[in-house]
This record gives sequence, structure tokens and C-alpha cells, in this order.
Amino acid sequence: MRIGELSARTGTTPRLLRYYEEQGLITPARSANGYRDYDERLVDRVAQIRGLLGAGLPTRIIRDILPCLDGPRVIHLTGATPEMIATLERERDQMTVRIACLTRNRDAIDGYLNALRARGGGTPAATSPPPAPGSSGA
DNA sequence: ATTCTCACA
DNA sequence: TGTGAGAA
Repeated sequence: MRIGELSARTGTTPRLLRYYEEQGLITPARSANGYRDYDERLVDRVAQIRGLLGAGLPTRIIRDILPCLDGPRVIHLTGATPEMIATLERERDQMTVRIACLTRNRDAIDGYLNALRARGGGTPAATSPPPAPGSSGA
């Protein structure tokens, strides 16, 4: 399939798909006309990439661990070099930090929402927006 | 509609 | 980590 179809089926913009290629995350074949030709399996692969990126992993790490994931489930335990284990441990710890930060911000927003609802109830009209909650890290 | 590159946030 | 512009 061409980039437009993969774009539609993965919900990512074509521009982003080229960017992932540039980062070495995917390597589509080329048709005679120079157009990228994406394999069917790339649909799931892009979903995996988006999931990992959404979890906060940098493309560099994803590029390293992606070959170790064949299906939705982890398979290549064989490629578990001590190097990779260390990076995975670091990534896990960073995720823990991000989760804590997200939790704080969610609670801050929740508290603000509750305060609003407690005194106003009605539509807040067009007043100036409140300052953002603690933006430390996330 | 697809390709590329350069530049920017 | 992404986006926009301009040209082919």
C-alpha cells in the first residue's frame, strides 16, 4: 500500500510516516515510480511505534527494541543483551517518574474542576483561562 | 497525489 | 518529536 492508505489506516499523517522512516523505525520498499510501498504488517508496526512514543520512549530506544518485538507479544528474548536490559530499566524508571508527574497534574486539574463546580455550576462564560498546573517534567 | 529538502518550534 | 513551505 502507499503512504496515503497507511496514513488512513494508522491515524498518522503521511508526514509523520516519513519521519519515522527517517528515524529508522520503518523501512518501506519503493515502487518503480519512487513511491513508498508499505507492507501490510507495517500497520501493526506503526501502532506499536505510536504506543511506545506515547509512553514517552525516544525514537532511538524504540529503534533498538523494535526488532525484538515480532507480534503484539514480546518474542525475541534472545536479543536481551545486558546493554538493552540496562536501557530498558532506565526507561522503566523514567516512566515511573512521568506517571507521578501526570498523576499530580491530573489531580491538580481535578481539584480545580471541583472548585469550579462547587461555587459556580453554570457555564463559566468567557473569562481568562486559569494558569496551567505544575508543568514539571511531563 | 506522491516525492524530496530546509528550516523551525 | 514533530510541522510547514516550496519545488519537482
